[in-house]
Amino acid sequence: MSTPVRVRFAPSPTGHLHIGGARTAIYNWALARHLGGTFVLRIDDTDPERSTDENVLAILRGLRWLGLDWDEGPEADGAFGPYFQTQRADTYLAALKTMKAAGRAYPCFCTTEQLEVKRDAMRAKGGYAGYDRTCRAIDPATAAARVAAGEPHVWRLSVPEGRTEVAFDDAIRGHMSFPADALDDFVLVRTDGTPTYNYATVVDDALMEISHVVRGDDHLSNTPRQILVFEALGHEVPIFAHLPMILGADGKRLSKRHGATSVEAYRDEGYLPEAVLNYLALLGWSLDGETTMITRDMLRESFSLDRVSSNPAILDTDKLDWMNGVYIRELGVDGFVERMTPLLVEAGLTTVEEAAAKRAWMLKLAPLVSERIKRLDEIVPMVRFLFVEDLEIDPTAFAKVLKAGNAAEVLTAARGLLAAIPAFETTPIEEALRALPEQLGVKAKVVFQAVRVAVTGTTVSPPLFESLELLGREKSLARLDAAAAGVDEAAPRP
RNA sequence: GGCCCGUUCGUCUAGCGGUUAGGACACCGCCCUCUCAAGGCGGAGAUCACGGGUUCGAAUCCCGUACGGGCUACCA
Repeated sequence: MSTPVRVRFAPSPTGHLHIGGARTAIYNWALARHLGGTFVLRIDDTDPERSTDENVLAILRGLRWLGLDWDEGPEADGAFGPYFQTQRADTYLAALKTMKAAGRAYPCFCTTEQLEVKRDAMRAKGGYAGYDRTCRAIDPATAAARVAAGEPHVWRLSVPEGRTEVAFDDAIRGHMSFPADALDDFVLVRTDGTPTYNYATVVDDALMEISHVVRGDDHLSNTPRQILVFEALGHEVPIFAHLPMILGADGKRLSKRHGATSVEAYRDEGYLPEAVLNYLALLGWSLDGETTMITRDMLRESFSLDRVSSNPAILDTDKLDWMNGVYIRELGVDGFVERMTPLLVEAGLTTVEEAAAKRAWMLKLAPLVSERIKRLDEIVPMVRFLFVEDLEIDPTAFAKVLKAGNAAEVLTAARGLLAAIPAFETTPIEEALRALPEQLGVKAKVVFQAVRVAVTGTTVSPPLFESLELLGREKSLARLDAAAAGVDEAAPRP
């Protein structure tokens, strides 16, 4: 194949970059990079009602967050621009001239109401096979005169007479064939002169010399229509590849009901871009059926359309969570501190300056946390006890651990030992507390859980001895005192 | 209604005529262990949607049926 590889991702800015779109973008990007081609980003904003500039920006942000770079498009230039469909009105008009000259477009004067009546009638009778082509029968000279006179009209594609089928080979699903009589003389240009999606997208794909059209399954049925336009334009038909849909946990089309659907929502919930990219890449594509961890570079090296699955996939957040945890652990202490700091600042637990000053301390904290979370938004609740002045003890934990047995005695004894050790560090702390159970004749667990609740406020926390060191002697002792006192108050012993 | 697509453990998938149907997540058990995780080891889980063919042999090829989905707009 000698034609250069050019692929495009063409989102409609009617919303943010959602999961399905992101995967389409990833596959397009990966294909372009793998084949040494060009990745074009085009904004299909032909729907002025729902398209917004903010959405365009959000889409660009989302793509960049995933680490996908485009060679042509908004904020990237390119020789085939502009890359916003709303800026290409003259292009579509010019292409319409080509269509007319080829005898493949004609004006239609039917009103929306008339069309509805026809449709209803045909459906009632049985099969509906598209527009009945009334206006196609109008003598061209007459039609031209009516157009010149300013009569409202749309321009329709003229499906070639005698054509029996439109066929193509989909790179994912194989040979596709559609009977031509099921194809409509669909609208190319609306009454107001704006192009429809199926028309604009073909004009652009043709003019931008797109070699591979990789897009969602929902466009599969539109493809034969679009091929007819490519032909009418006298342009070579690109290779098509239709991706299966991504569904929600209930097997239904992904929507807001299924929780986060925009890529940026995942970012805000504490997912790492590497994890989202990895997960999405493998949702519908596989390297070998064994590999579960895959990087952007690996994708670039090995992506191919023939290993894209053809059946729809359900988004499984459990697996995404697991994968995110793996990437969090791969961050390393420095990387994790970098991720953690802004979240702590945002939560008001510290300041940028303070965090920088306590860098050694932060580096000690990092592995204790990174090992036990799946999402970054779990950090703040887990480490809050280290930052606050007044600790609130979880009532359930209090009732279960501190109210039971001789907690006050345990806490007081622990306090005494911890006050006496020379250096308030993990190892001596552990040595001191490990001696306690035997001294008091209780199980180790009783001691550790009592101290844990007193110091962290909950029964579940990062490792105890490390936590004590990080908290510091002063605060630790104060909390043990406070808890011991609280126990006496709440549960006076006979 | 018409046209088109899809159907392998709960989920994502491997498989492309001969396999004990493999892997991952989730689940269960054991080990490790100060809680929770992480990690290690092991287990359970798929009559390959169903029914017919073709073949010595079918998850793999063909045809039907069912179920799910898409398109059928002057939405994209």
